[in-house]
Amino acid sequence: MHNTRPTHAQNLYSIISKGYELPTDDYKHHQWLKPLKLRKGSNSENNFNQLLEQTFLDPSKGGRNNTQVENLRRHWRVLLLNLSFVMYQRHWLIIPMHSNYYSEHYYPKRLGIGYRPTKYIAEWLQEHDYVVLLPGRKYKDQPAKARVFPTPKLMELLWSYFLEIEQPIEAPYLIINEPEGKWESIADLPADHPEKLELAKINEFLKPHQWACKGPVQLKYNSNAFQGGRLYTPFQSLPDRRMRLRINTLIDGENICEVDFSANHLRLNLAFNGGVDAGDDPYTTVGAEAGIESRQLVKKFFTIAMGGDNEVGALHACFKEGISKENFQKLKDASLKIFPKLELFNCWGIYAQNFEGQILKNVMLEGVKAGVVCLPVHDAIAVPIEESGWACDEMRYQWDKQMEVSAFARVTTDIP
DNA sequence: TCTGAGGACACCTGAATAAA
DNA sequence: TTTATTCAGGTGTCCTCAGA
Repeated sequence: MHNTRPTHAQNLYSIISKGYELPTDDYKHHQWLKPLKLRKGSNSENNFNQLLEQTFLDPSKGGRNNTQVENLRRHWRVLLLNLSFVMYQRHWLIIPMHSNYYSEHYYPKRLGIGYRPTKYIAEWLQEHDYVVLLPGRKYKDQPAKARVFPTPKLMELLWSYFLEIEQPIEAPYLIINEPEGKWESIADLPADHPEKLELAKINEFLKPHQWACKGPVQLKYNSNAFQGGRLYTPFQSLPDRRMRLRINTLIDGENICEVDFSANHLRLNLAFNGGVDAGDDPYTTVGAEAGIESRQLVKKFFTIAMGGDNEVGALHACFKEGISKENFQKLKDASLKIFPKLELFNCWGIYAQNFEGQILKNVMLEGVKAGVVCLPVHDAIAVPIEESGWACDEMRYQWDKQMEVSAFARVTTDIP
């Protein structure tokens, strides 16, 4: 288990502990409690149990009897494992402070946690400066439950367990990203539904392998089971832009690389709408035509213009991102001059995500055949570094096959 | 039998928002 | 501007359970 090398764990901890700051407080950075476990046979199990007993359980158990202490111990375990997970993912951990949530929902029951002990622990941790606790509030259109994030004091105690923690790989692997009522349509899919079988195959293959933030790979549908969906796994939540954490993790003890589709949504849009190749670097080409040097700005324009469903909304969104009305017009004109068949302002983002999901799923299925561990990361695949050649070839092949074109796909490789 | 803890539930307050 | 609604957290009550 090279993943447990102290040097590797220390390396990851030093990345996240440098310049400690709280995560952004928005929905993208909120995470529900997960059914996490220390890996079977993990070396850290004893240390973790000792920490749990001495540092947290003993000082907090008060006058509880044996059964109640056991119950509190279970709560401590769930919360500490989840806090260790979110401190690397840089997500707030959601702790609903409402008794009805625990009596009415499936997930707290599955985790075996209740309102009073959970609330007690969250407040105890805050009182002892182990977490920052933000109270829940009903913000405009965006209610937020109470949430916590570890302080450096707690991170110092938990950092070494992160690589030993995993979410058991268990079904359901197909999830619908909509209100709870629609769950049934997925739960009722026949056992031989092709995507159910494919995801089961991928997850079965991944079970014996090791990687950071190990958990199931799920296909999340946007609205229904006939529209396709996106692949999700906890690994992809590891930060990699502001701090280069994800790329410095290992798969089965080996360094990894991430193979990305370049300018993917734009490329998919052109392939789908006109069978047109976007060229090697469409952002730079459009930027040059529009007289705008910043490739980043051009990329932002395309993200917004292909994501929204109307031009006025896109104009406002662009303005917020620092793209003036004048530059918006220039970029729009340049884009349509170079790519007359490009379709903007038509919610392409959702379709693109569905194509991406299908392509990455097919790459993963080929990975199963070839014995290569592939982890989906948005529009990229992470593989052990010695498989980068295989991954580049397979990703290009599956992209072209899905879009029914030849040699349109471009990939780039990111290494530690 | 008493006590502490906690599950379930009802009802409260408070803030934000929508409707009148 | 007022009132109603929604959705957070908070509190009190009733009940059960385990241990002293």
